[in-house]
Amino acid sequence: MKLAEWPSEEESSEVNPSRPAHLPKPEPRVWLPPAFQATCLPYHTYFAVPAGNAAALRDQEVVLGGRADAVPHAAKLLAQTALPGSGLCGVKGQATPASRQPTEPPKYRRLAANARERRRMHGLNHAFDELRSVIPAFDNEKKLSKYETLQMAQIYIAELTELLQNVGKQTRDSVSDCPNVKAAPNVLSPTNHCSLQHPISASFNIPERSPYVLSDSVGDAGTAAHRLALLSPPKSVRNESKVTSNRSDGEYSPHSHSSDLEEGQADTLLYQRSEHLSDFSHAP
DNA sequence: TAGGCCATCTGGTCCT
DNA sequence: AGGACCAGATGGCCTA
Repeated sequence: MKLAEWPSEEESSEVNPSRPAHLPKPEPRVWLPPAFQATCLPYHTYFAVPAGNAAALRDQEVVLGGRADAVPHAAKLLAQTALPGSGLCGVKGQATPASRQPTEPPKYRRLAANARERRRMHGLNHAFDELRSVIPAFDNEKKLSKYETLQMAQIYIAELTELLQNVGKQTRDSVSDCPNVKAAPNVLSPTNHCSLQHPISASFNIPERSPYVLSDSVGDAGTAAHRLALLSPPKSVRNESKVTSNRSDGEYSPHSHSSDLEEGQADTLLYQRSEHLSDFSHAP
């Protein structure tokens, strides 16, 4: 998600905590961008496919981002009469396709549910991609896994939060240093000490994928890597209070494939990646 | 080759 | 009732 796409102050008034009490309870997700949606095709398009066109349609599935190779045998058989992955029109609030039959065979209902689930997961993956795009990372580095993406985002948010706090603090100090300068939000002038930066605007001005945003230019609280260590409880503590594992699928089982050593290696990997962020944070 | 990661299917549950 | 959400199962791809 691009920060620039966030709603303006006016647009986001629905989630303003100072809003009148008589208004409906704010929904924190109202400002979320529309979920990724695959192209919507008429219902019959998915279920009235001649068997001879199945191969071509599976090719289309690949083009559309699906993984026909990962479809189990049973699904492959069904795919000969249906088009999985292109996305059915079933988004909330969206009209049901006119061609839809009132009484659908259970098999079709299952296929439609599969398509919806697939589309939902595509939307989720799209969101992960957007999240990766705003997390500082090396271009030549291996793509962050979902688990790593979430962990890095957590670190990143913590960094930005602290940065905002420090900038706000500096702004207040600047006001006292420059009595003739009135606060001018949204005016960015990084070279002029007495020109105030709106904390929010200053942060939003950070270019995407900037490797420097973790730089704590106004503080000395330490590197991102150091803070990662602070964010992450000591391993001994994690082991003691472990309820969920570090596995990307969230699996926790006494019979888990991952040994303690392997989990430690995973921790090391994440730590090393965060150190990359720290290295960049000290770049000019 | 084992393990990690992922996409997909599937059935159950929750929600509107 | 139908769709969203969730978790388990399954199988493919990739890498050390």
